[in-house]
Amino acid sequence: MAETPALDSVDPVTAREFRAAVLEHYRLEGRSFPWRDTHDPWRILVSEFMLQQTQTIRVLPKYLAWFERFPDMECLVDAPLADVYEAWRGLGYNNRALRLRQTAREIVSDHGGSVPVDERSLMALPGIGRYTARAILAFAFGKPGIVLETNIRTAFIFHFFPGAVGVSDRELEPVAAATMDEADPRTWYYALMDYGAWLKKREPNPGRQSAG
DNA sequence: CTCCTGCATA
DNA sequence: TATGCAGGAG
Repeated sequence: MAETPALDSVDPVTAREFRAAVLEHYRLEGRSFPWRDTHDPWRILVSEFMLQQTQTIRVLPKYLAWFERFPDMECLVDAPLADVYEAWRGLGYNNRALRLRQTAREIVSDHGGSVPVDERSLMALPGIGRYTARAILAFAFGKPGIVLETNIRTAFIFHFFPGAVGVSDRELEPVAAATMDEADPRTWYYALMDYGAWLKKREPNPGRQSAG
């Protein structure tokens, strides 16, 4: 890291005010989910696999049923593929269920059964890219990092690039860095996601741009 | 960069 | 019925 001198595209006062507003919104209207009530890295990992492709409302019952059937990582490692697909049914993208089992297997075989705590190792696992790796680090381990996801992009664009279309992640990253709550990235990103989701409900399509 | 998925929505 | 989605992979 540290090749681009991240100049402040957001001054500290603006960043602080933005943080305060988002956290206040979270306090008033923040959502509650079972995967937010745990720090268990495996549970958070499973939730992120599901949330990659499916909205929270539909993930919720599947997530709960999943852990009824596969209470821990080892249960999934040993599970027949047919059982895995059956538990996944309704979420779509069956290949990702396969990748989730493969990730469980690799965590057991290569990491002693513990979800790795570094981005590179996480990204080496099948089905885990930059977003999911950093989300796991933030939500399970409280490690700060730049996490860009659709709702978070919406929140940043709405406030810092109002009306703009096609804002790139390269442009959003300095904003993410300047506004992040290093002391509590977990709460911060929950709040930011909820705020973005809330904005989308009110004003559809404030703009999106995929990763590069 | 493009392609992929399985569902939701237009 | 066609297109959009949202993240990972190639």
